[in-house]
Amino acid sequence: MKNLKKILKQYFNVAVSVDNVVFGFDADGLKVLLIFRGSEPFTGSWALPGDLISPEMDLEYSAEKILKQLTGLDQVYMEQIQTFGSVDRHPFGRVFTIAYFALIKVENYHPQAASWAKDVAWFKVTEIPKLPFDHREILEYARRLLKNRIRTQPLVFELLPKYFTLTALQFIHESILEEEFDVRNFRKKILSSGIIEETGKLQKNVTHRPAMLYRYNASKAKQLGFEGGILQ
Amino acid sequence: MKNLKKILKQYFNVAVSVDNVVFGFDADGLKVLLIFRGSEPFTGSWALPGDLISPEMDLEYSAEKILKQLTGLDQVYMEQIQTFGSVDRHPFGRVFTIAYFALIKVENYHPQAASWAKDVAWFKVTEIPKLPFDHREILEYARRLLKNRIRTQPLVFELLPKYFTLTALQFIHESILEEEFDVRNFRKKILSSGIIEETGKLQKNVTHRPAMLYRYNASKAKQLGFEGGILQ
DNA sequence: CCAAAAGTGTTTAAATTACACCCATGG
DNA sequence: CCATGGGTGTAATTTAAACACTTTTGG
Repeated sequence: MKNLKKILKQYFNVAVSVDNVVFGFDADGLKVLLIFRGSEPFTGSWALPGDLISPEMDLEYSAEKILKQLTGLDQVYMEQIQTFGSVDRHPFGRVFTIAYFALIKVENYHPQAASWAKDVAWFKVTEIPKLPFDHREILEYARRLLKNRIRTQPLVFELLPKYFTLTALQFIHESILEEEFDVRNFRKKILSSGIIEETGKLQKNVTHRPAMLYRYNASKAKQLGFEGGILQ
Repeated sequence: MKNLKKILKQYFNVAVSVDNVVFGFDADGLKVLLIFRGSEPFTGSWALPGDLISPEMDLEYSAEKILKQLTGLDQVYMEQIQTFGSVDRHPFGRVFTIAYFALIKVENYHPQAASWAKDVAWFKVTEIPKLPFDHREILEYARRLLKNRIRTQPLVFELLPKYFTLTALQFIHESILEEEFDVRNFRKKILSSGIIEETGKLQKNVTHRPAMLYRYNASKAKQLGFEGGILQ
């Protein structure tokens, strides 16, 4: 048994981190949240909000806690996406990183840099600065995943405010899928799916005809088996 | 810098393992490959073929190597699926495990127990023995994933022999999706998709009308954008 | 000639696509 | 009254679903 422990020691000397790809959405389109690193390595560069996991903490909990510590974001939709494990991806040693994606309603949350994050900002997915580690690869992986999922899961409602217009719903689909849809057909499809409902409320303070506001009906979506999706 | 290293030390004392969910398919339906453990912990139980990763090895490479070492299987279709990281999932310490699924053509490969695996066998997915660690959870996750993917990616051809009948192709879909299809409609859909082609060959030594053998046309599938799937 | 599985077409219903104009509001 | 985006319907095409009998082989 002593012998066994000795053998095992050679394995118990790596670290594991979490990196979060936080997506948000506003009038400009799809955004990703980055932090400005105030800690080694790569101090002074923008990066995905991520950190090493303390060995005594559960994985899911770590992912949430790390995000909260660096950006203040709490209670957001998160999902594990993939683990990246190249030998040389971290200069301090062998670090496997488990990537998560998170979707947030930009209007409801106001990220604030904390801990060793010196700044935090939204970047358009088309205007991402140079990123350290393999964060670029992780980000692109997350984008592809989001694109694939969006057709078959009602994820967009995590990105939109509680009340939203059909135009916004269409725009978010078009932004993520990089594809345009016919207005009438899009509306027909969404409305006939039954997963969103009218609220009777109207947009205010707009310089044009105000749009009707809709709301996601989660219970109906579930009842209809909507992990199966919106489009397609 | 000394100080930094000291702080980091507390993180670099966990281990990472790989667990492989190897699916195969034969006349009985969908199978999973398990090994009989001849090593601590859980010596003497059937488990997913998996092992700790050596810190100096890349992740993808480790996954392949571990599978080969325990079962002899080489050059199989593998894909990372999810990482499991509960604090207490391994009795020897904090071990994150990265689950992979693999799909193999049962007829072409003959797994053989090696290293500390004392035996290896196929189990029907409906008749799985008690598994150690969180292997049951991992296996169920993999099954769900396979079920979701099979509709939108041409994965079944990794499970079928090179030449196969349309009946076999339909049966594998039905087994994985736990749903039945109309023979005529199924054939129409598959054939009109263009991703499989006739070979002119016929089944031999069967006690009924021999079926035409077909072959997957990978290049055509790719050209048609078939990461997008077979059914639906 | 029997058993066992292979193979094949048509009709109906549902879903998807293409397409152009009027409406309501603020400035 | 103008600019801006909101909102609406129909016809044509494509795709999916339902459904039953004949064929070929080995034993």
